[in-house]
Amino acid sequence: MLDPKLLREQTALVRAGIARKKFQVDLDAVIAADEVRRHAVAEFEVARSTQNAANKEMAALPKGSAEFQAKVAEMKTASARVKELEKKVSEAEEVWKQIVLSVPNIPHDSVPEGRTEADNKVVSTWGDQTKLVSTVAKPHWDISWFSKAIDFERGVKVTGAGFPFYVGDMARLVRALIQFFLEEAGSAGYTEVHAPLLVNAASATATGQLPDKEGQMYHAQTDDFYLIPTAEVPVTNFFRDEILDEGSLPVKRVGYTPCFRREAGSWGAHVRGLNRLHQFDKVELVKWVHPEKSFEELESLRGDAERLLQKLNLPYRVLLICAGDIGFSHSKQYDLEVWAGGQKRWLEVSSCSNFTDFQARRAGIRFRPKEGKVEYVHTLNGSGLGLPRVLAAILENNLQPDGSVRIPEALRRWYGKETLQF
RNA sequence: GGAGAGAUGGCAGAGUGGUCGAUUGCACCUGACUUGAAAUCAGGCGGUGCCGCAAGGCAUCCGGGGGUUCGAAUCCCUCUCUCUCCGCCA
Repeated sequence: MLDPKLLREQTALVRAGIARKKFQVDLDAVIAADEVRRHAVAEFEVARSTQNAANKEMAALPKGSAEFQAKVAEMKTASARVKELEKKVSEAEEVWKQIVLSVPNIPHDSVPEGRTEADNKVVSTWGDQTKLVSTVAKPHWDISWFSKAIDFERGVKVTGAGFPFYVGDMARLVRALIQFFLEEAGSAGYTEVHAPLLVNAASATATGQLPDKEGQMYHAQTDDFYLIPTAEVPVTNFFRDEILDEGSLPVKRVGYTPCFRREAGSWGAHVRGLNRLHQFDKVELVKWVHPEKSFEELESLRGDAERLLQKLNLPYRVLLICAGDIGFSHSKQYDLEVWAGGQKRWLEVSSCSNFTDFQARRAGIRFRPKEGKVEYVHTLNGSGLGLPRVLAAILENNLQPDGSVRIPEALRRWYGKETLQF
């Protein structure tokens, strides 16, 4: 949610930002609803104030007196009017709330113009593909033993499409990746949290999954819980409706969770193998920071994610997402894409974003400065990293002529061997 | 799942229809005393919204929602959560 003051006092700026994002929002309707709301509030408060004063007088009168009885009769009409005005206020606030939630966050000045993903800017590329990618590279699903290591068919039997089993050393490799990501984040100052995998509607609303992206989440209807599409949801909600100490900022947390996404309608080309799943593992980095620091914190967050790919020796590039392709709640966003040498495609493995105060406002996460009023924190998050596509890149890029896969040095401590083969 | 108790400010804990945003204690901040500190004393100390350049004023908030009443922290209904006991269980 945008700051209502910004909305009404710097309307032109907001309008320009929304235009850059290519969103269609009737800002005039938002402003009008705000005005109706404020007018209703003012009217109600005057009536209420009068009623309060009269009630104070009545308290001083003897209960049974004729004077008292007369006042009661008189106040009945005033009371009815207060109730009526109060109803008007809550209606006006409801209308305004609904409409203001449709206004997206505005993009930061450093975000490039653009309409689609084709307009995203490549800001850097790491790793020499000719050196780091195997000469016998092939798509991971074409590796001879692939279906033994990652069993999609039995996953279909047990659950449905997109819920594979990882078997034997492949399961071990998954666990090694999780360990590696968590340990690296720990060294970078993130406190590990092990979070709930189901959340209530209030949490899903605070981080922005509800009401718009409802169809993307699995819903446990008996208890009205949602399966998390990312650890961002429970981890960010940890501090929902709380006021943090300024001295504790920045707060940095890391969480590993499975993620569940219905991915309704997005199946089609390029989603074979590990490229898109209904259940996948991800390690997520979340930061709550001082508003003045959030854009530098975004750079360091991106650095924390990049370092993982470097240590795994996987070529990647960094995209600065253009205004038209950036998310609804985001102010600025970088994507990290790993090079999958077999598919010869870039695969997104991380998205690092600054939400500024947009998400904090929705979630009610604030801090108390040493002086002055309570303020909203800025929230950021980034994957560090999503597992399946990293796994795909490792399998494809490190495939050996003998059909085995060399495991990156950084993972051997937890994987325990040098190669993977079935 | 069954029975009972409860939810009040950062924490503890009063308050059962009017002068209660709420006694008090702790914590915290400021000042006095002190070489400094402790102790003591005095004062201050919540969020949100609206109006205002500001000082400030008004409104609102006692778990959430609804109701009764001229008036609700206080009475009624409902939901959620917590605790205790019993049952079941990884």
